[in-house]
Amino acid sequence: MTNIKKVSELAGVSTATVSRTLKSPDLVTEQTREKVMKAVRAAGYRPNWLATSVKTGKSNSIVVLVPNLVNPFFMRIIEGIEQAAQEQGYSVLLGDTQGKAERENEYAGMVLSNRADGLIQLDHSFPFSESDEELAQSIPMVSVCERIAGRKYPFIELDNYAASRALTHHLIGYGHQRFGIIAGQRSSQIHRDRLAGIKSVLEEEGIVFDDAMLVGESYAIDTGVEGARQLLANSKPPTAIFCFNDDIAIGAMFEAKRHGLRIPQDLSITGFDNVRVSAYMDPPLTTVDQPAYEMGRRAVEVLLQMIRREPLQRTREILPFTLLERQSTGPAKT
Amino acid sequence: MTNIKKVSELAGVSTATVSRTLKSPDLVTEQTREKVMKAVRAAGYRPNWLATSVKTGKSNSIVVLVPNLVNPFFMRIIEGIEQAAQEQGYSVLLGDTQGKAERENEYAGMVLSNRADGLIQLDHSFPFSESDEELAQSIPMVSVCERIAGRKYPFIELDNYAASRALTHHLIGYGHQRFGIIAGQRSSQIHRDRLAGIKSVLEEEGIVFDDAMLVGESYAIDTGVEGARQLLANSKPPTAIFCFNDDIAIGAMFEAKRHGLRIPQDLSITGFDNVRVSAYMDPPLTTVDQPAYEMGRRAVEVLLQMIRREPLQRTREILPFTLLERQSTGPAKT
DNA sequence: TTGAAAGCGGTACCAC
DNA sequence: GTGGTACCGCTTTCAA
Repeated sequence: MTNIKKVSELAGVSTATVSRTLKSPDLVTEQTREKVMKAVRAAGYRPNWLATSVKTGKSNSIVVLVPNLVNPFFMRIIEGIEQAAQEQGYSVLLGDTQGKAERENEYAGMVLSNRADGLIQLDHSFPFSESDEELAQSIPMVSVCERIAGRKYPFIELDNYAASRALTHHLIGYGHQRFGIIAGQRSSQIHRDRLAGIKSVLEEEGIVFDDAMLVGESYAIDTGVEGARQLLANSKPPTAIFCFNDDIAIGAMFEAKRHGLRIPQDLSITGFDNVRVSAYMDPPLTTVDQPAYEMGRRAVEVLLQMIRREPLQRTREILPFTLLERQSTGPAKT
Repeated sequence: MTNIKKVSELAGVSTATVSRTLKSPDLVTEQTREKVMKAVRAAGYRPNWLATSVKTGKSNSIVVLVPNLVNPFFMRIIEGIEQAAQEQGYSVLLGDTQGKAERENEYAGMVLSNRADGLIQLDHSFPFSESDEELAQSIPMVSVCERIAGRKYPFIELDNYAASRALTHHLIGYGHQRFGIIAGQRSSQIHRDRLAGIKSVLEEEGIVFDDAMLVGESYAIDTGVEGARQLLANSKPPTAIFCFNDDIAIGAMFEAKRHGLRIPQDLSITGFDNVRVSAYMDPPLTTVDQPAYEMGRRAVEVLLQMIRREPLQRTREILPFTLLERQSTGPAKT
């Protein structure tokens, strides 16, 4: 391991000067700089990042807590996070929690032990263990997509309520009256917002929603398959199904076709998120586009402000959605 | 920031004892241990991970270089990596390179500056910059799926050659004679192996492959769309198309349908990777399953052996594939 | 402008 | 078993 001392000897200067040359070259004469840089190159010297970090007390890393890596929507967010972090000189520690509190605790603990400077949570839970509760108070943390239940951390999310209303209006415009919903995680704010959005429109239109038509509780393709099976087994099956993400919709579409239903002639299906493949489904999926990449970037901006103790303009950002009307929705069968 | 000194004072012992209690509790009397632990809890003490790392010279982190986060196949590998790393007390630094040498250099440099102990490369390029070439010699690095061109780092990959042969036999068994190929990255070993596998069987069967029927050069849905368009524009279009990953196949299937072709009656299409959605396509995609998760786990095992300077049993692992015959392939149209 | 030296927060060796 | 302390590699006063 070639260290600063070796370089300083090689250059015939003090370690302080080497450090300066590398950090603030303008504090050093042209000649010394050249001398030092030559030695640096000759020795193949790279400053030990760990040592720098202990000294400065900053790790320049952030932890991202994600419940599930395989969800392409999350990946898009993480892509945004990674990009923005990289631009700011931060690196990203990946924390795949599988939704388990234990793993959340462990990853969240990294911020407590100076391994990371802040935390981005993609799930809705408070990731610290009870025993860390107090310490966590002052930790920079933001959540994206979701909100951390009952806490006042900043969050960046979509206007799920409005988006759901738009989807509902879209379907009602096609004459639908009987709806089914296949939900993901039920305990989150997202779930409540989306459900409320749908119900609010139905109510305004005088349509009653049968709670038996709400099924599903995970954001997986299988949930879509199983959910569709349940909904279609009903004596009065829905003519339109809201799926709370695109994966669920893909599963639902698959199952509906297996039942011999044509989409959208016999059944309309909507997704949520606009993952890449959704446009290439047969038929292409009507869905809500979330600016996932941007959300990730924005989360980093907010987090870094917290880390730098700069004041936040606002602590909650509700981003606009885009309704993508594709071919998985159409006129209700009469 | 509460540090070891504060705890030692609180417990009325030396910092050495606090350190011992936390690291190797059995070197300390029951009473001291309790005293110390009480102080630790009272102070809400977490050892500074950075300090520990400078001292020990080990960061317990590994960097994963991935060309593209949105590819679900890569994510599955990373999931395996993350899991295995976590179990071994390592954390994962995510390096989304976008295939850019510059970003690869930067992330690879993390190992040189003690920010990480090793490197897993999912792409086929040598990630270090020329100037780091020498230093890189002794760096623990493995590649998964791909091989680092012209280097002798250990790698874990699928038997791409055999898998392609199996796919080809499968299609020939259906009576196909005219084939198209939509490739991903052309410069990689994967590409060469898959192409060679296909060609070897064709040759054995006395079928000539027209090189004009090889199109595409990126692993994206759009490549599939565009590739299919090109192939189908041919005066003698293929009756079967090999796609070098599932995303390409999804695009190709989409485009083929747009041309009014039925799959598999008019055109057979095969994918590669077996990403989750591929089973839910219409029709479900015939593809090659890669044990992505396992490959990720295995990569970590090998990497940690290198980091610990344990001897490697073997430096190359070729994993077995599984051919999944689904409904996107069928008898050739006569 | 440069160097000496005191830390940053731990760990581990050496005495006792 | 426990404490004193040198030291990991770097940064940053403070003086010169």
